[in-house]
Amino acid sequence: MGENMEARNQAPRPRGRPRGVLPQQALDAAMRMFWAEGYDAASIDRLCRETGMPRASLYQDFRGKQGLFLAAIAHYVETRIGPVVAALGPRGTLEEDLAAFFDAVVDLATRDRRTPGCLVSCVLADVAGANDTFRQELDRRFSALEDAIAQRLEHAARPDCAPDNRALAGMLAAIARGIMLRARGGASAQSLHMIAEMAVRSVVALRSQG
Amino acid sequence: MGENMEARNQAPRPRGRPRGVLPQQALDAAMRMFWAEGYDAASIDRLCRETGMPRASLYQDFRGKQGLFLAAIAHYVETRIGPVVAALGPRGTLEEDLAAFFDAVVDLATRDRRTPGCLVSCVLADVAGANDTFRQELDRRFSALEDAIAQRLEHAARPDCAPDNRALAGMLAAIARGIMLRARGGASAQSLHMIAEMAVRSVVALRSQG
DNA sequence: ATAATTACAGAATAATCGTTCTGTATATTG
DNA sequence: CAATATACAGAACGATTATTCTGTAATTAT
Repeated sequence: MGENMEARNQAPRPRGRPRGVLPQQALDAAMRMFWAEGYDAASIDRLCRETGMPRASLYQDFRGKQGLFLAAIAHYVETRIGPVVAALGPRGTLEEDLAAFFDAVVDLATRDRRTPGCLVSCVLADVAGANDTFRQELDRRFSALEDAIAQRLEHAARPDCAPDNRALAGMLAAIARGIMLRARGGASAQSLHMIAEMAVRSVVALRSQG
Repeated sequence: MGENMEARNQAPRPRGRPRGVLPQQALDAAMRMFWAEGYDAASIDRLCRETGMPRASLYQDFRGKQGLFLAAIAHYVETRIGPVVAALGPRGTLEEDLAAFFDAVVDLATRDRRTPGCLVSCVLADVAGANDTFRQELDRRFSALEDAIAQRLEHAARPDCAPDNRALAGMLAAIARGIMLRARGGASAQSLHMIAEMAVRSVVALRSQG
């Protein structure tokens, strides 16, 4: 009948009472809260209030605080780290792409004064000390960034004098994280840009001699 | 009288019941606990048990958890960061001293498997998000390291081609912190040494061209 | 209509948090 | 000895924690 036609291209409405807040919407607010305050300081009560998500639904969707945190980190990596990694290109020269990458890092760390630094480097790193699940998550996220940088370096490989790309990627990732940390203490975007610029110059210098 | 003579060179024994544990002894255990678990996860109850310090004395000496944490950080900087900064010398060439510095960083971050990373970079950085006292403390500690590195660079200044020492010091400090963070995820000392070596090579390369 | 199903608001729970308080133990002073 | 002073063990406190449970609201299916 007619009902079939209008439902053709839409997901069929689910059975029971419709949700007030979709998990995806709540995730961004939860992410910002963990980011600003840390894992322990962000209580379930306030997370529910801030996200507009009822406690029951939160436990239904994320199984608890730990699950919500991990989901918030995944959301953070997708929406915030993704663009930073994307800046690596390859689009322009290696120098240009690295400059764009570090600009994105500085911007992410200082854009919003309520969320200085990086959710992974400043918050996940803390709880990774006591919780092995979190430690493994931290390791995976760190490795992923290093892989992306190493891949970009490989793409610009110079057959004559190639510094160890793996180690160089590790160093550049370390600088990015150091910048995130420094922002947590309230450093200005300007001072961080100077560090970023020096990092790019380092790569150029390393590659120009061997 | 006779009592005067025997008390001449000793601190006169204080009036009441003598202490079981000196604050200084407790501090090292408290530091390790914060370092391993983070600020919130280390509860007063367990801090008392682990340090052997009674709750009353802890509040007498440190005024509460926040005071104990700040004291633990000061103790950490003195006993753990101090030697790392001392490795900067100047003792040998800049290259040698920087290599020694980064070796000390890697060693500190990986020496004890129970306390990976850095108390300042991994723990203080987290709580700095929600607490302004902690944020200022983080900023001060970060600045202090940058000052020390900048001073060492200044000492090796080359009049012909000197890269901006302030920015270079910021970059080297960022690498050191990035190494600490990476250790928190469980990275091996070996992989961190490769990053450290690349950092030293960067400085050499930067200075050899301008 | 009724049944079935999902979401929600909020109470209930049990544990733990940081902090303060109470009484007792251990010391010096007179 | 008694008086005084400090440290300590542990109870007490109120607040907050993460999680579970209970009853009700809102929707689709029949």
